[in-house]
Order: sequence, then C-alpha cells, then structure tokens
Amino acid sequence: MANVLGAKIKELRKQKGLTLEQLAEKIGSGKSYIWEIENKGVKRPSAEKLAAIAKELDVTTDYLIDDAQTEMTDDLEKEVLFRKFGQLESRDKEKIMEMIDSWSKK
Amino acid sequence: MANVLGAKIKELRKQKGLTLEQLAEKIGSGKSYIWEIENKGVKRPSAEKLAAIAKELDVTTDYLIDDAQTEMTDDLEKEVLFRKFGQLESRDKEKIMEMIDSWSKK
DNA sequence: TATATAAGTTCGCTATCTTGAACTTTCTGT
DNA sequence: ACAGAAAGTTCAAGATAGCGAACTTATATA
Repeated sequence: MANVLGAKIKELRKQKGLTLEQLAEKIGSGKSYIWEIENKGVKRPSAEKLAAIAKELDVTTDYLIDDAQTEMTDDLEKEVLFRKFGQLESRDKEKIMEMIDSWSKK
Repeated sequence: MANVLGAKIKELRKQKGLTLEQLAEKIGSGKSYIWEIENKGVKRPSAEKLAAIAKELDVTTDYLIDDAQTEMTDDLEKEVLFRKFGQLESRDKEKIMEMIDSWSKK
C-alpha cells in the first residue's frame, strides 16, 4: 500500500462523479498528471496543485497529505466544514458565528 | 510584493525564535532551502515540505498557501468557533452545517 | 457488429525543486 | 578591536514535477 494520496484522490474524485479530464480542467492541469498522482504516484506533488485538488474535492490539503488520516470520520466532516466556512463572505461568516455563539449559550 | 508565502514563513519562524537551520532540521531539509523559500521565492514548493513547515509553525498548510489569507486572526477565530460548534446539540449542528453548505454554493 | 466518442494511459521534454558545501555577514565574548 | 561561532546567502547539479500529444481501452449509440 504505497500510494495513499493517490487512493484518496481517486476515491473522492469518483464520489463526485468526475473524470480525470474534468478534475484536471478544474484545477488547471493535464489529465495525465492527475492520472499519475492517482496511479503511478508522484513523489513530491506541489502544494499548489494539491491545494487546488483539495479545494475541488472539499477536503483540506492537510487531510490529503497526512497518510495517517484515511477515514471519513467526524474529523473529516469537520475539515470539510472548516474549508467551506473559510470560503464564505465575511458577512456570512459573522452570521454563522453569531448563531453558534448564541445557541451555545442555551 | 510577490512572495507572500515566504513572508508568512519568515514571520512565523521569527515569532518562534527559530533560525533557518533549526527550522530546516525540524522538517528535514537544508537551511538553504528555507532561505530560498523565504527570500528568493520558490515557485511550486512541495506539499510535503510545506505541510512539515506548517506543522512546525502551528498553522495549516492551506493557510500558508492561500495568498489571500494573511491574518492569523482568521485561524484563531475558527478554532474557537469550532470548539463551540462541537458542543452544540446535533440538531443545531445540522442546521449550521446546512447553512454553511448552501451559502458556500453561491 | 461497427463506429464514434469518452475515458484512461504512456512517455519524452522542460521547468522547477531541493540539496550540500562553500562562502559572507552578523553576533558574542574578551 | 579581534577571534570564533552562529546566522544567513550563493550556486552548481542531480532529481522530480507537470505538461502536451499520441496512444489504448472502455462505453455508448445506431
């Protein structure tokens, strides 16, 4: 079991019903490269590419990189949530935060 | 100012009182490379190296990569927020998640 | 089945990473 | 001021990323 990163990406990609080409285009790379990451394994992929892939697959870059983290657990759900939250406009962020704040005081 | 990544790393490293050599050793790289990231700028550093640096500097890899994200307060706020989130009733959690989910799609 | 189209695979090539060792500058103590 | 140590800087060279374009395999449609 060498290529944990590739396995994660492949699974997440298929879960989203994306082809190599579709994912590749979304992150601005060639489909051949995605294939090599998934199957052949790339030794040290760039943070840039991996971050773009992570964003497209709704996980954090750290989740993709960390070989120890392989299960779709609560932790991952939280990471997904983190990621999406971080991409909201600041006024939406504030509303969410206010909501959590007040509900946590009940 | 081109090299946002380098600036972030340099600042965080100094905040922790680490020299190039100390940080380099902790992440298993040469000090020259850290210096080049910080000063000369490396175009596409590997996710592996960046994740190791991020871990050592107590930030996420995504924070380092995203040029738009330059304020540490964002990350701190998020940590506090999600600690609170974790303590909500599951009913409330779901409502929050739905909200983030739908807002993040615009 | 035959053909077309989409999906996946291979590979050569250039750009970039990343290192180690030598070099220069800055600090520290006497 | 001076020597020695520590921090920072330069660079040549081998290793790897990542692309394009051609190729093969699967899937669909008639």
